[in-house]
Amino acid sequence: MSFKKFIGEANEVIKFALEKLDIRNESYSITEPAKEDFGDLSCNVAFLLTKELQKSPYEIASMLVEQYPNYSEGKQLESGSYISSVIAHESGYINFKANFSLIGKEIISSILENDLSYLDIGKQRKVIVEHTSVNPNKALHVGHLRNVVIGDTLYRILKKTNHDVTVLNYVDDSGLQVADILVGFLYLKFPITPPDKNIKFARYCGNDIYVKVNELYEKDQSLVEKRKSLLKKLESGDPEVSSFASEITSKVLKDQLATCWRIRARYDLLNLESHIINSYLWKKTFEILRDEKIVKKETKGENIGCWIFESVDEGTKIIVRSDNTATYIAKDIPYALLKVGTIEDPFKYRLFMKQWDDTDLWVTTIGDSINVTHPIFFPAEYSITVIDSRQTRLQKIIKEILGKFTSKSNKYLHFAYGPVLLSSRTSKSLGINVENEKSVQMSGRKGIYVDADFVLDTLYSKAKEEIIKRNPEITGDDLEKTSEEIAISAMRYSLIKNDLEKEIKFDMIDSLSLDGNSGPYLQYAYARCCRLIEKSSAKSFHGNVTCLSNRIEYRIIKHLSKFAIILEDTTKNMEPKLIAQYAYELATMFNLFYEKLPILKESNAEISNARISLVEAIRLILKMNLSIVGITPLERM
RNA sequence: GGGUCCAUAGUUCAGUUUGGAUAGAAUGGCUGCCUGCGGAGCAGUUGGUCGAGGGUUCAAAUCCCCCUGGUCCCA
Repeated sequence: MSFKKFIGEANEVIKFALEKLDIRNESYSITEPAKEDFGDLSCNVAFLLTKELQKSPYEIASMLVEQYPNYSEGKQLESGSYISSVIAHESGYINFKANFSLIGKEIISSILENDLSYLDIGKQRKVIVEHTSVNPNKALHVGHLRNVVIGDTLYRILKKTNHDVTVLNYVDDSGLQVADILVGFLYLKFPITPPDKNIKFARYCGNDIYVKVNELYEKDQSLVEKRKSLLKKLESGDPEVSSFASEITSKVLKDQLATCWRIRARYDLLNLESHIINSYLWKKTFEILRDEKIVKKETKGENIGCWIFESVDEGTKIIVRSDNTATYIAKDIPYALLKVGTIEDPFKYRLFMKQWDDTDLWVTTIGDSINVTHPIFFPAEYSITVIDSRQTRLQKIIKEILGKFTSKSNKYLHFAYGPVLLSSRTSKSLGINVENEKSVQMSGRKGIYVDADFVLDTLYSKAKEEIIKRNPEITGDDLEKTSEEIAISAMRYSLIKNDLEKEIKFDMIDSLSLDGNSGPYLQYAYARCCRLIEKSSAKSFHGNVTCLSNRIEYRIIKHLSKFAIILEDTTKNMEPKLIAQYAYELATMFNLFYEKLPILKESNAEISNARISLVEAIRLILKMNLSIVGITPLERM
């Protein structure tokens, strides 16, 4: 959109001046200045030439700026220039001011006419995003929620920018953690229905059984043996154990999905790990690994009898244990091969469920199922796996092994994000001993975590209270839905607004804030826009904002004109925080505008109409931003 | 012991990739602004030797070296 053209023109001016003075330099940069007093764009080229020209930055900047009148005369731009002035600043910077009446006219009408051509970044490239992938033996905690929200936000960004996205959720239904739950049901005789009917099955498994079983392992070695034998049966597909396990894991999975759907995540396909084993995908992969000597059998030392992989950088990694069970990483290898298309898709598929957004969720199936038409899931041009940074080493190894099969291993990307820790305050409130105000790692095994639904429920109640306080006419279904949307927005926004690589210290009390730089703040600005539009008599928006001259309005026009650039940065760098920050700034600017300048009450009809057009443009861009980060815009709250 | 990432206001964080003008938000504390387009807002104020030291540079929170403290992964 327009701001890009403005930058382009500034660049031409610099190039023109350099050429005229016969100076060569291509390493300069044009950026936005630190303060708006300096202008709208700044160029540092003068600093870079001080040595060569033996002059001060200011002298050089002045020389270059003197060429500007020649440039603009020679040009005689038909549509006018995006630049209104160029000044050599005493600091040495060359500062450009924008021609807001031209930029404003272009950007506002393009937004109001719903020109979305800037969205086509992906050109329908196929991308796989795998996220969530929580072991089906527990309910989601806030750490898992970060994974879900990051994954779903990446999906939304890619989808919106015209990528062909497939979302996968990997279900490890045959690993150790499932065996743990089976031990609880089969040997410790936990009842199959939770004693407390208000407790979700997933929470019952994770909170009561999983924790208890792990406690008992330390006291009772025979239980450990029982787990081992259950794991073998799970992997070899023992009918009785497998079908019981599948009954348990699918119940847990449905509870987990309910939480994911609650925060508006959605998936295309569930990949069951047991199917990777039973479809012989793993067996085939292993044979290649063995025959190509990518893995070798250890004949001595502590890993005797194990099949191991020697990584160049990461040392030795066991792939198959001496008792022939595959490690967690082993099953990721065929999965990775499948994603980038190095191995043929052996699966059949069946429809698992319709989702909240009315899309289909599929699940792999094997054996005698009938053929149904289903979407093509594999392979993709790029495969993104969302897993926290503690797994970086394992992901590196998988990528390294993948590199032995195909040159496409560079299309296999690990999206590493920082884990969620519990603040000392929150840890203490859970009855955990905390030393030195440190934050605490969550652990499902030890029962140290904050349940995702619990946080959402608490946010929901708080939001409801606030609505009742301010807007008593919202009642019934509306009240419930609105409260839920506010809860979701607070949660989602707080999980993506900062750098994703950094760990989050989750604090229950802080996280309940609905003020300041938060999701509800964005929703509030949106609701205000809606009310203005609703109350205005304007049926259509002429988009002619040339009569606006206030600094606040210029700032908004400038910000709107930058949206395409921000979206491109967000997409190419996969940094959702950029768009979150953009939306926050837009909302802030709008709130200031709303506070300082009359819109509906403006007596000059032309100005009033222009301001309403501006509000409508803000509303549309805010709505776009919100949908990208998974927040529902609310007309009232 | 090997590797990794991190350290900015009382607190939670932007800014570091690509060095640049007076280091920004939010929150907390204090103080103003609703018969007014919705106060989940706006404005003001308080609060920072950018972990320590050295180097490169006209210019360092940002790049390099070293130290301290911590995180995670591996052994």
